[in-house]
Amino acid sequence: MPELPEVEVVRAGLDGHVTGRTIAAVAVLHPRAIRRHLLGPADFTGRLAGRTIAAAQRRGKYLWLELSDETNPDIALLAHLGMSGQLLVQPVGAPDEKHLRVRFDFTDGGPELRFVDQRTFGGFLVDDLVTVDGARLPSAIAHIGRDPMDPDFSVRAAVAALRRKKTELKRALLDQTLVSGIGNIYADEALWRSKLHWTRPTEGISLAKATEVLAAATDVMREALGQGGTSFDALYVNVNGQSGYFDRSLAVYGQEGLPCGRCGTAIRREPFMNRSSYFCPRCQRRSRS
DNA sequence: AGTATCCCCTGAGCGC
DNA sequence: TGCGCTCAGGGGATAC
Repeated sequence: MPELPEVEVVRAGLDGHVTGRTIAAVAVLHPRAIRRHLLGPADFTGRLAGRTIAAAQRRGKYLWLELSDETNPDIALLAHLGMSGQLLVQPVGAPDEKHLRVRFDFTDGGPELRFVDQRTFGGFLVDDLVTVDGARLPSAIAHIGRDPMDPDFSVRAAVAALRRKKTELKRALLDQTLVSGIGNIYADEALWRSKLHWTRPTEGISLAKATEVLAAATDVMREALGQGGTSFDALYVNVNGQSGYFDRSLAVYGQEGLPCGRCGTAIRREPFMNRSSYFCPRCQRRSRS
């Protein structure tokens, strides 16, 4: 489940269900799920067995479990859900899901953690923790910018970085090095709220407008989190397999042909990077160039 | 160096 | 029924 609110729902679920527990064994059922762990499956499982989960953390759409050990330095099990990844807490012995990729068993014999991923874009790696700009995070995501839910997120810095870009506004919003956590849904929602067209050049955008669109992204993601995230189908669920409800509150995403909630004009869809951009053609005028 | 395109996958839904 | 096409909450690797 892709964007920040959905990943945060999963992180919170993991914190409640696996923090404090010790990993007994890990079974990698599909090698693609750990393709980013370059030392391979034996190293992956070997480094996890016997480790205790100290905390569940998140930055943007990445989440990780901090793993403590009496003798070794702390490491992290870094995860990305890709387009279709789920982390599920399941009773031992529950039937395997069709797309079960990795299983984590615990020494307490309690519910196991399962990674289920239809499209296999998601996956794990075991990584060292490093300090970047005062934050402790896995080295593989040192390039990922702070997200708007981070207490140390700087609106000023994010606005400045956005205005330095020479690209379309939506591309900048999706750039995870700039501000992390925003994906296709919340980018479109933020653009609608701030009445900006997705192709608007970042070059020349005013300080006020840049600030407004980032504030809108923050607001919409916070609201979505309050509803348990956005789910159109069973692919996007929390660790207990339950869906969020924010899809009912979407203003433009997936709303092609339906009336804009502000002006009544039919919402339009345009191709964008092998997917889509949804917007109101009246509220969000294309800037002339 | 910064930006843009191409892929990695599986499955659902649609028109023919 | 089945085929072929489009589409899907992402991002790394490569090409410009």
